[in-house]
Amino acid sequence: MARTAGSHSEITGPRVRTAALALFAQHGYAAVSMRQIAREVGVQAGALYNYTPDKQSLLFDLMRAHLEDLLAAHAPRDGSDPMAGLEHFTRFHIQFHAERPDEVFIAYMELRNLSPENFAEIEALRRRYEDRLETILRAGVEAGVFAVPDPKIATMAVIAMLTGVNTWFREGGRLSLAEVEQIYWDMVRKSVAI
Amino acid sequence: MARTAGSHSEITGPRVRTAALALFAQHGYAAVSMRQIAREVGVQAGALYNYTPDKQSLLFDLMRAHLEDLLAAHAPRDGSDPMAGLEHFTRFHIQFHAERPDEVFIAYMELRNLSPENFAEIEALRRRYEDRLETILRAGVEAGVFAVPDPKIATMAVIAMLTGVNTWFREGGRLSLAEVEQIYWDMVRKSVAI
DNA sequence: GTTTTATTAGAACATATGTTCAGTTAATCT
DNA sequence: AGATTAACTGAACATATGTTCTAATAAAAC
Repeated sequence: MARTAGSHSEITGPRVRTAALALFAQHGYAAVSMRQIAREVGVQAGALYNYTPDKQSLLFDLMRAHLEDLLAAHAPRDGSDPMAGLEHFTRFHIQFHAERPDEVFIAYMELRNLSPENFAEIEALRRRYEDRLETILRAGVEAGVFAVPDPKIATMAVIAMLTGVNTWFREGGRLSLAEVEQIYWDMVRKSVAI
Repeated sequence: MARTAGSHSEITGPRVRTAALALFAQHGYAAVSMRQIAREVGVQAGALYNYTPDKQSLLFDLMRAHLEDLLAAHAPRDGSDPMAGLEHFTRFHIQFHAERPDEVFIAYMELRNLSPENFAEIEALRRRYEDRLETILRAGVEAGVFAVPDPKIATMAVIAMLTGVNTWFREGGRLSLAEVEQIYWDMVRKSVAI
């Protein structure tokens, strides 16, 4: 057998990425074989190489797409109101990450499986996102509405706290995402308050 | 050749665990082979099986030892002063985790490589630690010194924030650990304050 | 000094790995 | 309808994997 009925790169391509995403998130990049991904797609392992030059690129492309989505979705706003900016960042971060648990998981857990060049590119994208928050915090300090001795540290602290939601939040659990959002916003607000 | 000069289980045993810890932290459990660990120890792969029944147990034992150390090191104190208890927890957590970056990394990243039974045991230990913080927060709410609408969520938020220190803190960097400790304690205190 | 035990080497096993490639079939174009 | 291109199969390659086992050597016990 060879080309199968109904086969199309616009269908198989996304399915390869979807399968890789789910499998990498569940078992980890190193623990997933190309044959497992192929089986999930319903194709032989060799066929995957029509859609990625190698396994490493498959991981890298998923990460880069995720971080570029993140940066595009969080349009940085007019910086005249740091408190409003911080609230928007907080709620946006929680919502965006809650919608993409697999992507978030991979982007945090599989950094060490990237080649040095790929790692540098991913880190640069992540850094751009963190800078958005740092800018908000600095503006708030200058405006006298935040008491933050070290905006860099506060940035890392807030992001770690917010991203932590993904480790336990499940749709349909005790709390709705809106409730979670409110609780975290209260804590974030107070943690940087005067 | 066979038994080598100076070979001793009290020496080789710890070296196996040390090598496994470092390699798992650097490359990930699934990406590290028994032969790599053996090479690091200076022994053939087969010899490792005098010190572990299999690769999985090697990972599990490292995780369990870490979490048992954690629970033993954090002696829960008299709960009459929630504010003091929270400050102690915060400073303890940062210090203890800063001293063991590899153990912490593994305990968070390699959970999915545990068998279901092993996973349950590790999760139970982690839960016991989280309960210590939750108890402090609940006591503070009852005493009227903390404003925390949901102690469970606040527990997760604080722990995520504190553990996040390990992702960026490096000895000899811009800030000393004591300074970092102070900054985080200020943020934690404010985030649960009235 | 001899026997027993502890510790290791080294080979072997069956299976899995990422990747390549020639051949084959389906879809598309002329 | 015929020619061309896109998509895939199935086999193959060299190498790596976790684990087991026998034989050999060092340390400990007697």
